[in-house]
Amino acid sequence: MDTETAELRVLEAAQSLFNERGVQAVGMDAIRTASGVSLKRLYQVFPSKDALLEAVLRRRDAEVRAAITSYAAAHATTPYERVLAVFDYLGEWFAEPDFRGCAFINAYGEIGGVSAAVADIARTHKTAVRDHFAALVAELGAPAVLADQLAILANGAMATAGINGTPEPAAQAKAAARVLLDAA
Amino acid sequence: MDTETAELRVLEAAQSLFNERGVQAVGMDAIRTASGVSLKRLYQVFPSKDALLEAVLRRRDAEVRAAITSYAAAHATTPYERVLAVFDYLGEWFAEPDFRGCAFINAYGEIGGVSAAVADIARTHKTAVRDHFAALVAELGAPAVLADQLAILANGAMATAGINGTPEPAAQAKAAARVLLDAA
DNA sequence: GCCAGCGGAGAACGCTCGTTCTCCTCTTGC
DNA sequence: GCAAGAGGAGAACGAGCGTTCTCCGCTGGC
Repeated sequence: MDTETAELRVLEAAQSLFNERGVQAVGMDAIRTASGVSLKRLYQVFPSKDALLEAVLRRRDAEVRAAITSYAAAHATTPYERVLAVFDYLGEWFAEPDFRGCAFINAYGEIGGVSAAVADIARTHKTAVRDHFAALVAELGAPAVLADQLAILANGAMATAGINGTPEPAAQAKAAARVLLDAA
Repeated sequence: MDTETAELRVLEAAQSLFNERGVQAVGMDAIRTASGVSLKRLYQVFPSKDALLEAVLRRRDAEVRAAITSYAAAHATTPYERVLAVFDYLGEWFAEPDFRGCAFINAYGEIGGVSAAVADIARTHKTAVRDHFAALVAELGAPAVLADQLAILANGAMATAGINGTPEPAAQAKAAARVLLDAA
């Protein structure tokens, strides 16, 4: 196995385990077992568990940004539709069987108080999502605060869907977003 | 020190430390030091750290429910105003210097995947907040889904304010709530 | 065929944590 | 004044974790 696939397998295994059980409840041994990558290799690629967590979060950040953009490109044309498409994307995500909330909200809650790096990555990600909305809101000529409100709806849908274990908040938030869009 | 005040001091110390650093990063020794209650007493009152965490969350649940109700009673009279008062309460909370997000969202992210009890308490709390909105929405004769949407706004404001470290999401969510109320 | 070096399995190490135990002090009832 | 018991301080214990090390087998160049 070359270094590249080892890194990928570790990132995927860690992401899955962190999502399922949280960060601190997952030992490096569990990541080694799930990834099939030896501890030696693992520490060659990621010098510490903290570094691995940061890499997982940065990768997830890029993944979510790309997914939002490409989902909108595939399902919507106007800025109005592209805003709503974000909530459709959330709905598909929430329905996945292993969905357990947003990785950044969860990581911030668990580690953000103790690791400035994790808090920064979470803030950066949430700012990026807000900015995605902001670009669409600007295209619509609506006031900028609408972008913040759409981001709040999205974050609220993630938190609510995670805790309640149902995908419905996506549709409810989408309906609310439509009301806000129509009022602006 | 009698048992009652020992219990109270432990609960307050644990709540503060859990909020600041997360649950798993706080040792029982830190709680003992912060509370001034000996480990022996501590384990007499709470048989395990898990039990202590559950007690902290249940107490916080009651505290938040009472605060929402009494804040609304003090600052609002109509159901419409009482809905918006929840977001004013959030704004005051977010501005507190040690605010670091919602205890239930954070605890769910950290422990919810591994402890059904914690996940249950978080779900119960969020359901209670939704039901608070639902009662007001029913008084207004608005469709029930509005209560879910208001709860999503509140949860989103908490998550966003925690991660970004600013209280503004409360006002932004309040403005969004007003739009939803007026549209219903 | 042989050896140098790379990689894997997993033991080892040092630390922290949850929980319990020990020992000492102080109070209290007589 | 004294025995008895409760309570506090902190050591002790066992488990688990992040990280490193050891040892062994395999591979590839000559």
